[in-house]
Amino acid sequence: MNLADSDHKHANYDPAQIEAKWQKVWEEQQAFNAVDNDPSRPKYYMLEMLPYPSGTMHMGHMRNYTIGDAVARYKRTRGFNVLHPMGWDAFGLPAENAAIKNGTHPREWTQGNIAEFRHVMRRFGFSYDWRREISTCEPEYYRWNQWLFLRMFEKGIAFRKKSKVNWCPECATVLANEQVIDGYCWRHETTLVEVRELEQWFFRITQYSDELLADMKQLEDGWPERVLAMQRNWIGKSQGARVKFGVVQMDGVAVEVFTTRIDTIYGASALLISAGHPKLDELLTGVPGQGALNAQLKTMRQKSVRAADIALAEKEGFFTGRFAVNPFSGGHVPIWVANFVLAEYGTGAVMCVPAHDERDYEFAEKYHLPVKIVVQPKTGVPLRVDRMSEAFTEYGRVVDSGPYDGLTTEQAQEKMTADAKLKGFGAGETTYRLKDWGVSRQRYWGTPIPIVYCEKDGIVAVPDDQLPVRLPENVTLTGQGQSPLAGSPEFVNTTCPKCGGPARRETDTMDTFVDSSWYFYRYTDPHNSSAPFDKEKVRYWFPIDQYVGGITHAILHLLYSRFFCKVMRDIGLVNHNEPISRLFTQGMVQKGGVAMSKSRGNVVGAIEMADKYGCDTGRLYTLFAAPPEKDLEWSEEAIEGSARFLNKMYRLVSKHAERLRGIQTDLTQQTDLTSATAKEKLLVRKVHQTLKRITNDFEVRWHFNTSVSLLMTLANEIHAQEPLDVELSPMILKRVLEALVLMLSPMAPHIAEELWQMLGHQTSLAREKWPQYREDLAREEQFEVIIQINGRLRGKILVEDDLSEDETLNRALTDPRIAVLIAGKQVTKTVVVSRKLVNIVLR
RNA sequence: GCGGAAGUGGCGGAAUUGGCAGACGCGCCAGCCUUAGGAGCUGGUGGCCGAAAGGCCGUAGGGGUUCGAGUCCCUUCUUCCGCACCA
Repeated sequence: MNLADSDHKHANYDPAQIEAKWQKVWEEQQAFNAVDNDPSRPKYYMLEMLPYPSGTMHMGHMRNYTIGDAVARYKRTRGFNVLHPMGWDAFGLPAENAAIKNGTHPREWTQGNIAEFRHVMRRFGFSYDWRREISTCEPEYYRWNQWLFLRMFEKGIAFRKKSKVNWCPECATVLANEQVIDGYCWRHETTLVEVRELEQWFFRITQYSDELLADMKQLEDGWPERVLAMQRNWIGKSQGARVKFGVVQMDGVAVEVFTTRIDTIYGASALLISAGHPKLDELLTGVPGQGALNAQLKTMRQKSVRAADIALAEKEGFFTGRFAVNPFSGGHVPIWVANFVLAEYGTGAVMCVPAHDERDYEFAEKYHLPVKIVVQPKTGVPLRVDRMSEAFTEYGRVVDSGPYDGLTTEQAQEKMTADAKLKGFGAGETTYRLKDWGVSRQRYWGTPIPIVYCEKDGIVAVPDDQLPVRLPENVTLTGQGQSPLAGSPEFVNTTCPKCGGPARRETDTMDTFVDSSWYFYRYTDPHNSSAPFDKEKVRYWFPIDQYVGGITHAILHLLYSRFFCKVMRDIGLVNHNEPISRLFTQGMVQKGGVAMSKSRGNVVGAIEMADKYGCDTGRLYTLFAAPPEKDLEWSEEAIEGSARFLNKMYRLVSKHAERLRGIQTDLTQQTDLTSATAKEKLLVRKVHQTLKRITNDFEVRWHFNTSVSLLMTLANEIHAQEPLDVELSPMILKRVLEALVLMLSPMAPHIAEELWQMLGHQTSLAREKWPQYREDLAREEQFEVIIQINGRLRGKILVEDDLSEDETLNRALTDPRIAVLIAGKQVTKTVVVSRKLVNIVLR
């Protein structure tokens, strides 16, 4: 054993011991409790997306919480009353699947997973207010799902209708859209999902389409552009018009088309309808060759429904034998069935204008339909049919369009839409891609829909005082047949709240996205048993100041949450329009270039990592390895660097802590450095320069990778000034080390607490203030000015802070090295940037 | 096709306002210490030329603006993500 050096008397950095110690202290002190309605401090609501507890937690999960925790801790040091809660998205199909496979009850399975997740989060020391923990599968929570459902039912937002759903014949149940992968079942990769018609519950999100779109303006500063773009795309607003085309020799029959380019209607050379159009059979009746046409139709309908296939499929169609009447020109155009016309969008029929639509152009080329130009570009060479090689889809000036000739596209659209309405064959219309949200699920592990069906009274809401409608515990789960709840007579059979007669309960449960659409409100008042939350508490804490989560939820969860907020506002529960001010989407953690996942077998377990290196090292590495928005490649080699740094921190502080322990310091007090040594000035300066930049990283840039590197640099600089007991007063050294520890604390909180205590502090760092930045202490006394000749680096000089530009130039020109280089040449220009650079331009 | 993001050493990445490209870390090389090292310390590490001093080249490619460009403008290419025959 040779440990006779000076470090021997200090124990080595032992993360396991330190981390357990401080987690216990924080818990005893309830250090991270958020205070409702604290008038003395500004509030800050820091939220990370709640996890679905399943399987083991790996480092891919932890990144989200590490980022959120660093910011939450930082904000506390800045004097904010921080609400930083955590909970569990605990309903969902995997629990049911596990139950079918292993015979465990979904509740048991879920609670086991929650216990595991909670354990890992505590092991990482995240600064949550655990008093506010919620779990969406508990009746205390889902009761309010039901309550909200009833309010929406009363307002007509929740409604029932027959609709097409995804049905997997293998599972014998309905699937959510996200469980359909390219037309196949996610559990049975070779089973095509069928479309069936079923009575289902829906939320009328389309009622808010325009508002959801318009309010994105408010989010432009705080949300990533790509998330907004994805939502905009998803809502898919499109302004146009419906126009009725009559059918020749079929009095009273008309086919309606939807178009955004009514101004091109004089260029229509056909009317195209989808193979699924409801009027198609009627149209085909009685035309010559009907049998052959029906056969073609059948073939077309049987073609794959996979979205990817449809997009790539060649355009195909056939003539129906019928003609339509263009209501503007009176001209007759053939009616074709075309495979690229979508039945579900618009009216399921379009006009074919080859000259001004790419798809129509392609179709017309293949089937030799006429091309007629009716819009000319406003400037440049006029179009000619015989020189056209592609459609002209831009706006321009209308030609060959009867009374509308000469109008601009915009004018023609307005006038033609108005005329169509006047003459009764059309009207302006706005369509959306967004559809109403189907929330019924034929599953067990979800919130029961609080509705009763009575022979006499029909659809009856369960009264509020009978909530929650509890999930029965004894249910057989087979994964087959209809909703599992239907197999539970004691659940199904009930009495009608209105007439008292026999009635049946709704046996579908709610989509689990309902649970997560408003959970963040519940955190403000998690134990309220008379309302989903207290309005005043929500008024105090909302909106969420910062939300952090994965990009995978860019549309569904975040759009539904925005929708719920607006519904809740209209119900009178909240008084804001948008629930989330700022959104941050962190990148994924990868191993071997792909996202960590159990199925890939490339996970780094969070507990294993913490046991090996300590959670502080894991947190630090997670922040250091990449800026938070980028994907992060987990490297077992690179993490050693973060471990080494924390070891270095521990050695650096523990080496000097003993003699500094009794020294009094105050980081905010005035400092007079006029008589300080060069070493002291240098260290204080470095601290304040670092402080400025790290503060900016937290406040503005959100690039914690550079924060970590700045701390490493500062630690290196302090170490480089060894011996630290020479020409350095203990008080200044202590303050330097304290600042270093404080700046480390949001990122590696356990070791920071330990070092803080080592330096003689009795109280936890969790309540400590961020150091006060001082410009005067950060200021350099001398500056290195670079000298360029023709923009190329040729020398450097040291100058004092207050040196004038003229004098700086003079020094540069007389620098011996520079003087040689410019001797005999003509200086045509000089550029001086004070304290930075001199550029001498020679001819 | 539309929309979004990005392209910098062997690797992760830095350069915040147009001003020393490659901070910090990994890896690698050399040395010290050590019975030993998955410990620690010191130094080096973009490419080319050179003994060195130093020089030249270099931020996906090309062009431009500027005293000066990774950064601004134009253009081409590549990669990733989302949407996708939405009329």
